Amino acid sequence: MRETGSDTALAKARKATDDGPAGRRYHHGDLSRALVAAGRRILEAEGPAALSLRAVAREAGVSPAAPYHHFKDKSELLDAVAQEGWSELGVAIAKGRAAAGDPRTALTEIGVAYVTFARQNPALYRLMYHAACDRAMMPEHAKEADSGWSHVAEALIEAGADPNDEREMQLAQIAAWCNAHGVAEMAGFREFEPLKAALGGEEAFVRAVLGHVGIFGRRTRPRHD
Amino acid sequence: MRETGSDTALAKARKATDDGPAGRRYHHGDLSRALVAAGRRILEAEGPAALSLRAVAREAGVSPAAPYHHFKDKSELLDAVAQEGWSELGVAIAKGRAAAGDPRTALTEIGVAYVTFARQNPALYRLMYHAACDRAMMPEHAKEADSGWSHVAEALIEAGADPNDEREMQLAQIAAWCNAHGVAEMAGFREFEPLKAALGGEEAFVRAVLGHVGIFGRRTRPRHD
DNA sequence: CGTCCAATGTGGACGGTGCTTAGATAACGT
DNA sequence: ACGTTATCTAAGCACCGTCCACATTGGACG
Repeated sequence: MRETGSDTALAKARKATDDGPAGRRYHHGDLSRALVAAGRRILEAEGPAALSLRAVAREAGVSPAAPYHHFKDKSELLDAVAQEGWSELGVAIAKGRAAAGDPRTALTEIGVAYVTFARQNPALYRLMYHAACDRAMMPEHAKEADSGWSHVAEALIEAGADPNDEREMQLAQIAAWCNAHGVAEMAGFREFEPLKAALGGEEAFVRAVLGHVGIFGRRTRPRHD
Repeated sequence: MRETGSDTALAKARKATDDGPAGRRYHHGDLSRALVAAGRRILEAEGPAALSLRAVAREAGVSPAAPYHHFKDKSELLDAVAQEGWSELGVAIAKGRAAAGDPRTALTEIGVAYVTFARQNPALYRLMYHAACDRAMMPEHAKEADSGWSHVAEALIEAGADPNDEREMQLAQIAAWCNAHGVAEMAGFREFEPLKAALGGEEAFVRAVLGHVGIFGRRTRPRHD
């Protein structure tokens, strides 16, 4: 159940695509994916308030009870949408890090990539964070290798942090993440518009705010007392 | 309407208090306040999911439609609860700042007070922040004198920031706020439990994370290039 | 190839929700 | 004392999340 990547599911999906748009069959073929996609479309287009299970089912062209064969809960569907978001955030962070030639600026670029993603997908980001906070845990995806979290660790080491000092490493990671999250959620406040304009746009603003924090900016190595 | 502090309202409230608990009268006397208080009780006791308008009305011993004579919307009621929270946060920050003898540590203490409040009232803090983000604005209370926001500014100046450099002042304020917010929302993650324990409790953990950020900690003056 | 089964989808129902409208009640000013 | 106005109730609408019994289907297996 919900092995959305299995061969049979793919075969079904292919069949479904072969039908004309009016060719509604009883079985959808790949409802799981379709529901997640529909949820995300609604989230972006109509906001989180409109993101009801029934609306998602409607958008997928299916009865309101159908989703319960693929997700135990509404929240489980939302979790799936959130996971997609975290996965994309990881990609964005990796790109940001790769784009920084100098390892010293890698952390800054990671922070900018993080905030940029959040600002470009505000509703999705909120959902992502909401899901993580509700279970008081980092999102599953953040723990995997090649996730945003591990990119931060690697960038810290490349920038000169001592990989053996586990405590400092963790603190630096957490501090960086906390700060990026804070900026991501507050960068949209209208009160900051004049400052953004004065600095030459939102990205410059984000860089300036992040740069005010020791971990980002050019003074990268954590201070040991 | 909704001049909850007026003399007449107080008089009504007094009368209402005179009745025995069973003395339900047609007019409540001070419904606005009672609704906000009920909302907060429900929020703390049963979580945000249980915070429905009808539940609030029930808790206040009134019909489901009654709140609409005092608040245009459910969200307006929630805003009132949130404002109460912001006001208390301001007090907590003022206390934290006052508790710091040395002006150099004032900013740290403000940050700790902020995060402590958020961690002690997690549901309320979420609601507060949600309300602010929804309108993409700082909460009303944050703009008043003696608010948390102005305390940060004053503490920055006392710690040596140049009050004439408006841009740097703003950036430092924003950076401090973003970071405190980030820590406030992520300090509860279970993944950090071992680190918290190793550092000797949550407050020590919060201080350590905040201390990893240039603005907090001992190196308080913003660097000018 | 036929048959059965498990997976998947439907329709309908239940209680709960935000919100509106019409009408009852009480407090206040004149 | 009386009418005005603020406040509260009752009833109802549309929508929501969720569950149930039942219909339909595709695939496994004989």
